[in-house]
Amino acid sequence: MKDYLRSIINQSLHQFDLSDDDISEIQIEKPNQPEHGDAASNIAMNLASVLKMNPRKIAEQIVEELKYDEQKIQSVEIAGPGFINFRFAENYLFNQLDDILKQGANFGKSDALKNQRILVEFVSANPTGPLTVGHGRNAVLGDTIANLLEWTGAEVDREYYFNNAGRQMRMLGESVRARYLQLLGHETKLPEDGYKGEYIKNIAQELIAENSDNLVEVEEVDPFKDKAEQIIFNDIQSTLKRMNIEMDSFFNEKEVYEDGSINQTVKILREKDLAYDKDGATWFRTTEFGKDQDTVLIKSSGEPTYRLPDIAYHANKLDRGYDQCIDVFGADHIDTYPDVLSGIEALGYDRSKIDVVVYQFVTLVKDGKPFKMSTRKANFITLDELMDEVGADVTRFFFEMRDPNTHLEFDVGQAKEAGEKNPVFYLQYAHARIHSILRKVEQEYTFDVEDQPNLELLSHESETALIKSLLRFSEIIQSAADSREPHRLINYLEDLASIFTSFYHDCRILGEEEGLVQARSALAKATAQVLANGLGILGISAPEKM
RNA sequence: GCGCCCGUAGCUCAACUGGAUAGAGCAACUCCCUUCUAAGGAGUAGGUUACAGGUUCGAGUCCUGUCGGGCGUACCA
Repeated sequence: MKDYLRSIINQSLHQFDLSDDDISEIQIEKPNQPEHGDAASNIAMNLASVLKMNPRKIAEQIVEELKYDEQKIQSVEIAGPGFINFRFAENYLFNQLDDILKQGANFGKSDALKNQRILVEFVSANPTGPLTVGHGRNAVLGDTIANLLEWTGAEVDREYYFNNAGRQMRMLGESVRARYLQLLGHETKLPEDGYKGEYIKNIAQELIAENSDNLVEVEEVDPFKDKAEQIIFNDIQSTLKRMNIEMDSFFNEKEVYEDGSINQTVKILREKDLAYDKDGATWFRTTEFGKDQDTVLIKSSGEPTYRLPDIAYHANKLDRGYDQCIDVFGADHIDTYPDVLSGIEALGYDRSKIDVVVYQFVTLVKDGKPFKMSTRKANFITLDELMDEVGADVTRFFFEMRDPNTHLEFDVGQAKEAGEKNPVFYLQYAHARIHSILRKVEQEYTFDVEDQPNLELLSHESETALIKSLLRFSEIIQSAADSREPHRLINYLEDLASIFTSFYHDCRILGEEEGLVQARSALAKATAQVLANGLGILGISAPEKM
C-alpha cells in the first residue's frame, strides 16, 4: 500500500519542476489520530522550501492531479499544515484480509533482502562457565534479529565465535584441578582469580568418576581444561536449545591462527605502514582512523591481543561471501569494534558490510533489589536458573521487549507473577482465546469449504480496526529488521492483541447469523495467524489452549 | 580528563528514524462475570519529555552547553 501511495504521489509530482533528488523520499506514515485517516504523507511540507510555496497550496495541487484507484483509496484530504491524508477503501481491506488467510504461516514475509547472505554472530561466550543472564540478552537479540532478517527474505547463518585457548581457559583448568584435588582430600587452594562457581566442582566430580585419582600427579592442565570445556559447551548448547536457539556454526578463534590469516593481517598492515614496532610490541596505527592512541596488536610477550584475531575473523567472514555481517555485543565491548572496522578497511574490505548491534546491560531485580553479577565470583544467576523460575517464553520476551540501546531491568518477581502482570501472557492468551472460539465454531457449524466467507459483512468499527492492524504486520517486520530492534514487533503485537480484545468484546461470533459467524471466524483466524507468526519470530510459543 | 549510551507519569518503558492532541503496563481509585477463557474489559487520576539555549513550517527525537546515571578508556577478554 505504501508503495502504491508513493507511486501515485510521484505521478502527481510531475506537474512540478523537480529533480529526482528532491522527490526521492516520499514518506508515508500511519497517523496517530484515527480521524487523520489510515495513511498520511508530509511530502508537501518537505517540498515547501524547495518549491518556495505554501505547503497547503502544494498539497492542494498534488491532490488535484492525483489519480487513484477507488477500489483502494476511499478518500484523500488535506489537513493541518499540509498533510495529505488517505483513507483506505473497504474493498481493499477485504481483499487484503483474504490475502492473509491465503498466505497463512507465510503472511508477513517479504523478499526485500532476497539473495542477501547475512551472518549474525552472537552469544560468542568463551566456555568458562554457564551462560548467565547477561548472555541471555545477547542470545535472544541475536536469534530474533536473525529471524526477522529471514522473514525479510535474507539467507541467514547464526554463528558462535569462541576462544578455547589463553589465560582464562588455563585459569579454568587450574580451578578444576584445585577442586579435583580438594575432593580427593588433598590440601590445596583455589588459584587467585580462580573460578569459584559450583559448576567447577561438578566438573571435578565428573573427572573423578571417569579417572578416579589417576590425574593427581598430572602436571599439564589440559585434561582438566579440556574436560571443563567439553562439559561447559554441552551445557551452553542445551541452554541455547532450551531458548529455542540453534547455531549454524561454531567458529574457533584458533582457525585464524592456523590458516595463517593472523600473520597475513599483520603483514598487510605493515606494508601499508599501519602497523609498527615499539617497546617490543606490534602496534596498529589506530590514530590514523581518528583514535587518540594507537593500539597494541601483539604484546611484547609475542602473544596477540584479542583485537588481532578479531580483525582476522571479520575478514574471514567477508571472505566467506556474506553481504552483511552483524555482530551482537554488550556495551562493555563498545571500544573494540572501531578498531575492527579500521582493520577491515585497512585490509581492503568494505567496512559498511559489518554492522554492530550494541545492547546495554541487564539489571536483574530480585525482591525489589538490583543484583550485581560476576562469572568469576560466582554470584551470578544462570540462564537456566532463570528459565527454571520463569520459563523460556517469558525469558525470551523480557529480553526482547526493550530497545537494545537502553538498560534493561529484568524483574524476576514480575516475570514470575506471570499469571497476571506478565505481558507475555496477554499475547498468548489472545491467541489461545481465538482458538478456543474456532474450536466451538467448528463444533457448532459446518461451512462448505468451497463457500467463501462474505467479508463485506465485517462493517463494525472494531472489525475494521482489527483488519487495518493486521495489515501493518509486514511493514512492522521490515522496520524491526532494518533497525535491528525486535521490541518494535512486541509493541505491535501488544497493540494488535488489544485491538483484537476490543473486537472480542464488541462482536460476538457464536450465535450470530451464519454468514456473519463465518466472516468473523475468518477475521479471528487471520488474527490468530498473525499472532502466531509474530510469536514465532520472537521464538515464543503460541499455545492454542491456556 | 576523554569516548559511547541513557535521562519521558510514583515505578518499568513506548513514541513508526523530524510530524498533527507524548502513549502502554504495573501501582492507586471507581465500575463490569446468567454472554465465545475476568490470564479480560470500561473509566478516573497522574507530564514544563533533567535543565538552558539553538536549527525550521514543526523538536521527546537534530546541534551546543550544563547537571545526573551507566559502560568503557590495559602489552585482560
